Amino acid sequence: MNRATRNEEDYLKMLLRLKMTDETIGTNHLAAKLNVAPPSVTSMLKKLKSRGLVNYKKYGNIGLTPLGERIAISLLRRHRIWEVFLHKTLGFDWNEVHEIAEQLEHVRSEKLINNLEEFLGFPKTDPHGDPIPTVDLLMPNYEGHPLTQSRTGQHCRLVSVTDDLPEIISQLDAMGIKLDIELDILGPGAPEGSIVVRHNGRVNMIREELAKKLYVV
Amino acid sequence: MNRATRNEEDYLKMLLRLKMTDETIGTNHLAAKLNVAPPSVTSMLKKLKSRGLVNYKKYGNIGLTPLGERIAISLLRRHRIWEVFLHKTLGFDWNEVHEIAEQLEHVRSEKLINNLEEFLGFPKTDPHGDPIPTVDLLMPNYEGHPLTQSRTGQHCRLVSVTDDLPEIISQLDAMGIKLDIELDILGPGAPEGSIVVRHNGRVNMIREELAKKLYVV
DNA sequence: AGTTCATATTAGCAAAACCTAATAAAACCC
DNA sequence: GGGTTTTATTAGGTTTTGCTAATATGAACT
Repeated sequence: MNRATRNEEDYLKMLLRLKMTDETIGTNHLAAKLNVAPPSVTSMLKKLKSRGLVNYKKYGNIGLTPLGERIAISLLRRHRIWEVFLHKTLGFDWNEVHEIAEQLEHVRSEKLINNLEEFLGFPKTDPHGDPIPTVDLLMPNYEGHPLTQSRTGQHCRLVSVTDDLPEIISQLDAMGIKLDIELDILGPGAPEGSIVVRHNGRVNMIREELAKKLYVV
Repeated sequence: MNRATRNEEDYLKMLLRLKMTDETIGTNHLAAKLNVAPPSVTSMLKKLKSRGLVNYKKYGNIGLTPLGERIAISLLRRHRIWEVFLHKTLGFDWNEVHEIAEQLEHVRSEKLINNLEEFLGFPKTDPHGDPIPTVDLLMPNYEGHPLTQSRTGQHCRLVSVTDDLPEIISQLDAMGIKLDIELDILGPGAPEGSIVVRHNGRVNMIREELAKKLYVV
């Protein structure tokens, strides 16, 4: 029972991400997300199945086995701890941390990540407010609820952004939206599903796709 | 002119290491050091030559081009800065740092390594006393000279160990030898080339191979 | 100089990931 | 419910890096 390959790890992590955000998990979608052609996904899924890391049947549903999920959560843990390090200790901006953490998360050493976590003072969330899985690999719940579930007139505070891709984060930066800001929900907006919010006097329209990723309390 | 692959990088770094320690640079030797079969080395050398990173001719000498050397020095820089981080910041022992740094050194981000260097206070040497190449990739000289060049009766201080493989470091630990200890050179020892030294009242015999790697002043 | 020995290279093959083009299955739709 | 479209899979290659077994080269020794 060898350790998973770097690439295998990437597939597992993506499966977990899609599962958590309730996105469709299809071969093509997975391929697009991983910047890979669909047949590559099919063959990797076969391999992962033979290793007992995913549940999969031809033309059927795709899901992580408990073991596969453990590996994926472990990656998420490493990813987020490194992000905290990059942001807090080395002064990287919250939209720069993702790409580097993608590389750092594959470094194999339990002791490394645990010592780093301790050095950072056991942070609870990464720079985007996403919770850090504990050393026993329990997946913590997100605080709050997505912006899409808020009602007009409510006043809330942004606690996390469930995605750390630079293009997503840049959109938020462009609107002046950061963690912990206070928002007034003015109501639904023009393209179906959008939400109009006000913060610090500025009014912005947030597309549904993005709003789903903003968790508020 | 693409960036070098992780594997290409490993070959380049090993070539630099062998060159610096004046070890023979032959296909077989290189293969042994890299835990790889000799034919793999031959084909990699061809590839590196075609990329302009090594000078190489069939059955001939092997050497780095200036470009290849720059890449190798850059790796050495990253490796040693990470070693300082692991040792000083995360509390790893000096014989644990090498393996993890081998992985961390391949992470691609100029800013990462420069910010890390700054965070560490621009250290001059790694935990084994080896000098850290500067940001403009000049290879600094070692302080002092190898123990093999000391004469009987001299009193000196260990300033660096030009190798960080755990098996080498463990040998030193077993003899109670650390950086900055003071040594009395008692004279040549039993197997031709060995050197007998005393430190803190303990007397140890150091094989020639190891003595070449200990730099003293 | 010729033979032997160590060292290096070619030949041919394998495993991981990936690709494009062609096919099969499932989903949708009127 | 049969035809069309979307989605997924097979077929057949490619690249990178490695391997073993067989061969060629250079060095070393009498």
